[in-house]
Amino acid sequence: MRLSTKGRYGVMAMYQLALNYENGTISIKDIAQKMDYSDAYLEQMFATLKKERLVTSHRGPKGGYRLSKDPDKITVGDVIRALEGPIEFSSCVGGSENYNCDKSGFCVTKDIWEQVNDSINQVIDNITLGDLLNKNKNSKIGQRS
Amino acid sequence: MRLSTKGRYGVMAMYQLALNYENGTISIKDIAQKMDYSDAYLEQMFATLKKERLVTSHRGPKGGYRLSKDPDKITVGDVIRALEGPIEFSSCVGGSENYNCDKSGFCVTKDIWEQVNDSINQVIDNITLGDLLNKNKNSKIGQRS
DNA sequence: GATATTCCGAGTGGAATAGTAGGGTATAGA
DNA sequence: TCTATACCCTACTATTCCACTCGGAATATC
Repeated sequence: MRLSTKGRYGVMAMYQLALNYENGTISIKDIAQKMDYSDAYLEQMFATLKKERLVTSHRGPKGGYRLSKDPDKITVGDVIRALEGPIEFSSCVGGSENYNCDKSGFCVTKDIWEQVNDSINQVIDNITLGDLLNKNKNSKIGQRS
Repeated sequence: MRLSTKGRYGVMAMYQLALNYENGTISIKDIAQKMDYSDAYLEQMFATLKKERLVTSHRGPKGGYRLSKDPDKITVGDVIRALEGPIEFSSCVGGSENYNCDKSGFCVTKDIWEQVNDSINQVIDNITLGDLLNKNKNSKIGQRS
């Protein structure tokens, strides 16, 4: 019961884009370098992020990616769900395919999974990339380098 | 990012034990029958549940399992963590092994994962097996069969 | 001592994860 | 127009994890 690397690195990568939001595009190679991570794999993730319209791209030299909208308008939840699909703590509740258990009508546990889903979504939908930027700014006060 | 079958079926199985709490032990075969599930696999789970002292066992004919304490004293969180390990939405935060990312000191996302962990735990730690019993009782009012 | 049950460890097929690899396409700048 | 730089796309692969299954030993009841 865990986020895969996609969600984890996806949020980090989107944060890099947020840092660069005012400056225009940034290339995958640069992001990969900053994150110290495989650019080929990041590339795949960005294909998805683009499909979900969270980023825009520009080809050729000086090309790269950019957030499609203001960092304050993109939540961590948007990023995670784009890369990992809808949150479903238990496979029987919450998702897209939502396989239908024949006992769901009177299942005593169904409610629990729904509550967990809601609580996860509530957390990740209330943190924007802009929030992360602010946090970073604040935490730098009184810090070296 | 999902509970495995262990957590899902574990809670259901423990609920069966809760239903039977006043009557003494119940065998894995019976539980498997009621849940319409593989008894060999349930067996494995019960080994873990016993190791974590959530159930007690008795061998031989008329043997079986029983909750180690009152249904009100066992939370869904106890069961899930026993079977799946500690809740860690992201692998870098919250767990036992807790692999140490070299950037964790100033990682902007670490906080998010901690918040998610907390919110999940809060939900599952506030629902006891006793609660599930009560819910079932109430939902039976006005219901056929 | 026959039978029902828990206990224990090993094995296995399939799916998902976490990538690699390699070629194609657009475009900025010389 | 050429070339280097970037995105774009599809396929492949090694490893790990999941969801079991199986066989047999230990133990308790009648």
